[in-house]
Amino acid sequence: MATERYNPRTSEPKWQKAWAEKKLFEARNDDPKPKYYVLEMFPYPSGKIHIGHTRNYTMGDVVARYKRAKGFNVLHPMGWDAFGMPAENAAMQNRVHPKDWTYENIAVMREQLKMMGLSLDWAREFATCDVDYYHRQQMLFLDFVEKGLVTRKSSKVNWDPEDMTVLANEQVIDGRGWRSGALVEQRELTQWFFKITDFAQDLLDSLNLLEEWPEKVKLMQHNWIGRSEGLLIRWPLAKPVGDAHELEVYTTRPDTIFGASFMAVAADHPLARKAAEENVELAKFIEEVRHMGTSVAALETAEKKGFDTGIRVVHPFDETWTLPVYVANFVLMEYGTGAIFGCPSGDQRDLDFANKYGLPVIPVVMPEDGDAKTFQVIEEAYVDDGVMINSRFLDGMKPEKAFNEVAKLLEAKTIGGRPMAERKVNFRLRDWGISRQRYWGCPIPMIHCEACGVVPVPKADLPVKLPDDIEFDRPGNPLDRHPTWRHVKCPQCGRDARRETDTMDTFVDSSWYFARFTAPWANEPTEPKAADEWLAVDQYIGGIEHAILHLLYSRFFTRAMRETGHLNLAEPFKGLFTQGMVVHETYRVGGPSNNGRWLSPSEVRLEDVGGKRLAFEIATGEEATIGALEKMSKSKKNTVSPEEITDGYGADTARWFMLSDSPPERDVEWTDDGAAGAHRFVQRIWRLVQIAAESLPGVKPAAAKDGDAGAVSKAAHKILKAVGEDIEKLGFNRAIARIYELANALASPLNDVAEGKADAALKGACREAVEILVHIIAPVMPHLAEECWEALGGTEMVAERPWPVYDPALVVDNEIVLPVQVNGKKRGDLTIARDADQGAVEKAVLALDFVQKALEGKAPRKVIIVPQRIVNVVA
RNA sequence: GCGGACGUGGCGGAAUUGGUAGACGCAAGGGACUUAAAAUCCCUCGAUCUCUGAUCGUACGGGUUCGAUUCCCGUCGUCCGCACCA
Repeated sequence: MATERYNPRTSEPKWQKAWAEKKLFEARNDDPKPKYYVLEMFPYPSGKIHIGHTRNYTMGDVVARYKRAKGFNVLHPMGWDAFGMPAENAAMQNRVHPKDWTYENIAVMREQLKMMGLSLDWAREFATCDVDYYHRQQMLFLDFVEKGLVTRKSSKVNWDPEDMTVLANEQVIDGRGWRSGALVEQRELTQWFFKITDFAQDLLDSLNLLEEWPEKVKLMQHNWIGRSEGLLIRWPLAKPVGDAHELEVYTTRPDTIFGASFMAVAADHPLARKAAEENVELAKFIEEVRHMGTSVAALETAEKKGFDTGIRVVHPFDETWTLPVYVANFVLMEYGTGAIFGCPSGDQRDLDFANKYGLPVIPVVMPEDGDAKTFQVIEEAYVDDGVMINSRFLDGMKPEKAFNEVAKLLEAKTIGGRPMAERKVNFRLRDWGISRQRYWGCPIPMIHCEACGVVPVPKADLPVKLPDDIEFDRPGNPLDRHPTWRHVKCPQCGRDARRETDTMDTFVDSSWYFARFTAPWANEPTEPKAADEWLAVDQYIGGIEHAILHLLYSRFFTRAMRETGHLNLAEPFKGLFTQGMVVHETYRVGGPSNNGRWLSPSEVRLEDVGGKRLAFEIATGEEATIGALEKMSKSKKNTVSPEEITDGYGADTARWFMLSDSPPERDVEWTDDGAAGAHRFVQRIWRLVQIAAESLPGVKPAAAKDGDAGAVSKAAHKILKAVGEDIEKLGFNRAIARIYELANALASPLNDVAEGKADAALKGACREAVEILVHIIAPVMPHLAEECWEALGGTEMVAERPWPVYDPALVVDNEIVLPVQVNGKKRGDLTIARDADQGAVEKAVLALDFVQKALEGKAPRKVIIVPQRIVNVVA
């Protein structure tokens, strides 16, 4: 018998070519079948495909192939998130143009993806740096401007004085720029913003509608939007400061108003600035606060500091009670009104501040069983629920009632013609600043004219193209220094004017690409009909690191595109799945300390010495320390490239291994043993199919009901059902376990067939089971499935065949094995007809030897029968 | 600090609504085939014991239940997100 090994190196390219020639994966917008849109987060073309990408795309591909076989019109596109800093860094370091660098990377990575055998619709491919794409993005921008969804305002940003660019908060490490190492300054810059806060409430409320999103992601977005209900209180100033007569404060705890002992304002608060004009020491303090880093580390270590401005406010409920106003370094101008009232007894930070500056501490809430006369707050603030004390007319109320009482009374009072308090909902969410002082991004299509102000580029003049002749010899934005590009005539008055040289944040590019895929050829940003038909994305798959930014921005963009008529829905992603990473052990010689040298897996030999796994450097023989499982990274050299695997075992093995064992939402450890095991299974399937092909030629597949043949058919149909259900739930590891079971179940019957010991029924059942096996491995191992199907004499390709249908009669057994417990412990089994009624089951159970023995002749106290599940006899 | 998730063999992990704990894979050990190796096939594989059987066992301690990996309370541990948010 020929037992030729399956050779992925020749088979895989052959089938990839065959699929492409038949255009099997190109979705048509006019296909009448029900639609299914599956999408994986598109990659940044950094140079090479990472193994983590391939796990992500394989998951999407399994879903795409399965849904296609189930009769859906599947859209499964791919593109490139191609603008961004790394291209400019490469340009500065290697004197290569960002455009060339990016498109070369795309070419390499496209080939890598094709080698994975992904069923992608390459006809719809685009890169966000294609002029075609960013042209439409500029159209969207102008539409957003027209609808009032864009604003230009001044805000505080992290400014790197060496690279001369704005940095995101994440790019500021210990107060220094992550690239330059220069001390980051806080600068006030005028920037373009998308008004995402206009949608804050809707973005929050709609989270509840996203039933197929992980709770974790919804919770993260919920916290990020950060809604709070409070009261805006206007405190009268004891004496006017300039033309200011009041201090506006936002609080969520107006109930504690009688515990107030000071006011604190941000360093940038107008009142602080005003007071600093006549106070040199205060001005110095404000300057110091401004230069304080905004990084997490800086904030954690920063001491709570304040400076008394000398200004005093009057308590809203007591004209004789005045409170000092401090400038404090922990009050943020960006949140609320940039001013707070401090209630030391109810807030730990306020208490620390009060203790430091000798301010009064008045407890206003105590536990319900406390004693108002003796209850004190000294070192620890009381933040729990309870009952009001020392609060005059609020005493005895619950804080919630006191809140409403204070609100009611202050709403009725007036100050400067306005109510003294207003109920206000506040959000933590900030508007989205999209200006970047970069070259490699989408130009913002606006023009600055001295006479007309800021003027949009007329749509007819779009696209505003990036100039190709550009110098990267200096840091900063090269567009700003370009000799001609920025000079333009004002579209309104025709005089000399200046282009906006900032480009858009690259998160803008990825906020609508999923909509563009529905009609990437359209002249408008979308074809609304196509967008509405394809969207929402039925299954979106990507990393958890995008839980907030990308996913929130996309939700905003979809709403903004609805307002501007480009599509008609609010939520872009119906189902969201966040997959885990691919991790690998690390190896290091020279000790685990920082001066050790990292080794890549290919430089290491692993040995089992006395039951202990040890690693040795191949070149030197030196023992290496085996380190923790970590995300694959270049710095730790624990990477495995997709080529290493496809060159050796082939794409199917890599796909199979990455989805087996670990649940998809969890990290998977890449091990050589695991990959070898997956490849063994590839060969095992191939052997099974070869046996079937040789010994069952022309045999008609037929399910059997009884005997050995029936057992084969039942196993095949049960597993067929289970695999389909598992894929629907993205339980790839469970689906794979079921497929192993089917292969195990087929081994012995197929041997009987090969040895000529099988009757017609068993032959038919085996033939059918093998055909089912080939179809259910196809989503994960598509090339192997095609090769197997061809060997079995199939004429069309598996990729164009429907998913097999299981026979419901075969997935239930006529006889079932019921576990029998005595007093909750399993003592044996009862085999009985599936449809036996409760009386018959009870009778049969009580007749069992071990039950009789346990009962010792007495009647059972109770017999619990859970139909089709279990029997428990209580003695 | 606030919020959330999780904790099952040597390892990755299974286990409908509370109903046989450990499916499936990896590793390990033993055997068959072979001159030998690879490949393949078969067997064992949670712990303990008085071993054809029994007891214990899903981080730990309690509770609810005929029955708990699953539900409740507490403790410990790990991971993640947010964080001067007023």
